[in-house]
Amino acid sequence: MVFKKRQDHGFNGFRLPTIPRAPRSVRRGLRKKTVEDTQICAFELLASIAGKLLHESESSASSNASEGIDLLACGKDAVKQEREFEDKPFKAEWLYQRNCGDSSFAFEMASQNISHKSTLKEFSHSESDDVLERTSFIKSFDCSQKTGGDAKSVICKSKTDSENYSSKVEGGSPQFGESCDANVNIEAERRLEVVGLKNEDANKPNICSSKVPTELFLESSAAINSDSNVKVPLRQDSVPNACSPRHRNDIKLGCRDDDENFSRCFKRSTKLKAFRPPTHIADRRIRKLLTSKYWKVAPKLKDCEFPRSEGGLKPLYRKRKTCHDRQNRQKCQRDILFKRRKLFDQISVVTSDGGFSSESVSNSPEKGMTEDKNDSAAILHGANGVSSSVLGHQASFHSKDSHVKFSIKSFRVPELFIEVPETATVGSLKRTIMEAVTSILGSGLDVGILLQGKKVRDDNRTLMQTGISCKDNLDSLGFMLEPNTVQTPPPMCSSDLPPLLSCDSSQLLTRSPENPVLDSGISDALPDPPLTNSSNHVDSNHDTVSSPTDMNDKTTPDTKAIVAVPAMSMEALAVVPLNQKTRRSELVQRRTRRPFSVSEVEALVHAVEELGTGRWRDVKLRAFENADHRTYVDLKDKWKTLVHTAKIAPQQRRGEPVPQELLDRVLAAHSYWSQHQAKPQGKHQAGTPKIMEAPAEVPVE
DNA sequence: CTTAGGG
DNA sequence: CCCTAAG
Repeated sequence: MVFKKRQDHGFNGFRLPTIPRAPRSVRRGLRKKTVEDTQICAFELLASIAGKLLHESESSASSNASEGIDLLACGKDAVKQEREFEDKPFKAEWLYQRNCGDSSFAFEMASQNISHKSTLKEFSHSESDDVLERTSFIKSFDCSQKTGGDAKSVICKSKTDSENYSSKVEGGSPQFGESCDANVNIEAERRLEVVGLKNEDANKPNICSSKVPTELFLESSAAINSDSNVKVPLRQDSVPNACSPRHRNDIKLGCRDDDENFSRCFKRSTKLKAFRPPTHIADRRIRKLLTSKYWKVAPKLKDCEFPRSEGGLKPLYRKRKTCHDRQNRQKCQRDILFKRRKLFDQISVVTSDGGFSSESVSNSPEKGMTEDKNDSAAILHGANGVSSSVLGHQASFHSKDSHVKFSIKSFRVPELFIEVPETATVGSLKRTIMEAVTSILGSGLDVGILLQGKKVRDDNRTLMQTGISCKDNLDSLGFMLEPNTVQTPPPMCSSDLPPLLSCDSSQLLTRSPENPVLDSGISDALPDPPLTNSSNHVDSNHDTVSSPTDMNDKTTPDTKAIVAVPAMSMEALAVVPLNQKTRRSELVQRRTRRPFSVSEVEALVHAVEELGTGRWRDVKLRAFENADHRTYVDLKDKWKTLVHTAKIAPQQRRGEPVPQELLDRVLAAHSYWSQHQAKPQGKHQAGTPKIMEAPAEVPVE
């Protein structure tokens, strides 16, 4: 072997490096800080300016309904809020979010017994934007059969109402785990007509306290249901004098003005970044919360911004358009689905994909166990055709020796987060839920098995080996439905797939995803004209994704005010977890761990030796082309750990030991490439030897 | 989509 | 492994 020494590089065997460049981290780090500071300053500046303007026009603000003034008023509250909570970063976070226009609620505040009455009030004020929105949290869609086939959707809570919400949740956090069966809170369906708001002057006394009696809500719903005029104004309480219905509208309009930077800050669709809280820490927290792995449901703000018509959403579908080959197709599909899920989140219906609460799988000894295929799918088409499906079935597992009998009474469909405008109809709510459910099922489900709380991952072990046997207490056994990552090829049934819920797990596993049914996260924001299809889930796919924007064009100012409130308030959802304690299971199934085998490491090392550490994609293509589950990020990560592993003492290493030889190569390559941050160069120099320290090294091109 | 890094 | 900011 030719051993050509390259003094200039200090490392032998690698191609000539070139164009070194500063580590990205460096490049990145340099400006990060400044940007942040700048933003914060900007915000503070805005705040102070706003404050001043405010004072100047304060007096007239309450009486003058001109847009300008109102606009100020609008901003004022926000500013004030910020100040009031300046010393309470944490709470401020929520305020910020609130200001962002989401429908997050102030339960944080409420739950903490905040004395700032006035603040709360103001808070509510700004909240007017959300008046028309309701967020419902469907803890579980209990499809249990024991309900007699009458599927029950459970809406545990309407979250928009701060106090209401907080109080209930607070007291009953545990109830989240329970099937909130009869607890159907239709608040989500409250139909708050603009008209109702407008009439508020008439019937509305001074209910300007910051508290919203529950009764009021109920009453409202009743009124609505009766289809009579909605006289009782909801939320008026939260509207200070200066905010008569009319004013409110004005305010909204004003705030919606895109040209007005100031108001812009308080627009719902504004990026969170625009609301950098006073402290970095706070900011950090927000992001943390929003991106908490436990709350995947929280949308990536980045993606949320301006959910303009379909446009804004499309990109997600476009993802992975360039799938390399067949092998990647699967992945593509998977990714798309994943994205869809995210999209879903952003739209309004969210499925907490993670571990679906396992269902009370009781192994009933008494229940006869029919031999396998007995699984019968009980498909329930509510009288109206939708609702939900019951998925009940019995399955029997066989072990060599004896049989273990299972009787799965029901599976529980994953948690759902549903958010619909208050103007949505019951029918649309149904559809929305239906879509959520079908999409979950459609995107593939897998069955998970839990034994004593732990997930049984090894599919190859026998029940006995796993510890599932007749004699054992099967109570500790649980089943759950979880997202199936292994997607089947392309979606085809572009038609709509019936809300079919097959119980046959095998079907669930292979069922191909349906079409972009997820498109319709937000059902009609406007009272759907043709209430006809309200119970027909089939056309749900065509429901308009009423984008806030296109609504503006064709609706009256009033409606506008309502519609303008984008249903994008997932941040609110991010809040829920706080109450739910450490809700263990991540909502999004983490990829199963796949330790790299020695051979994989070898391949990786080899590839890196040749390509360097900055071309993970190439590495992937070259060495892991066929390894669907290894993404370039994985490879990069692996390399990272390899380098680390190589540096630490052998005793500290864990997992499958990697041959020292490989580790040596890792270090060698690492040091080499770190010195020559270079990108590869086209043709290698003729005689460039390839390697040396390592004994055998057969370039496998 | 890729990279580079932090978590 | 995940998540993201950057590019």
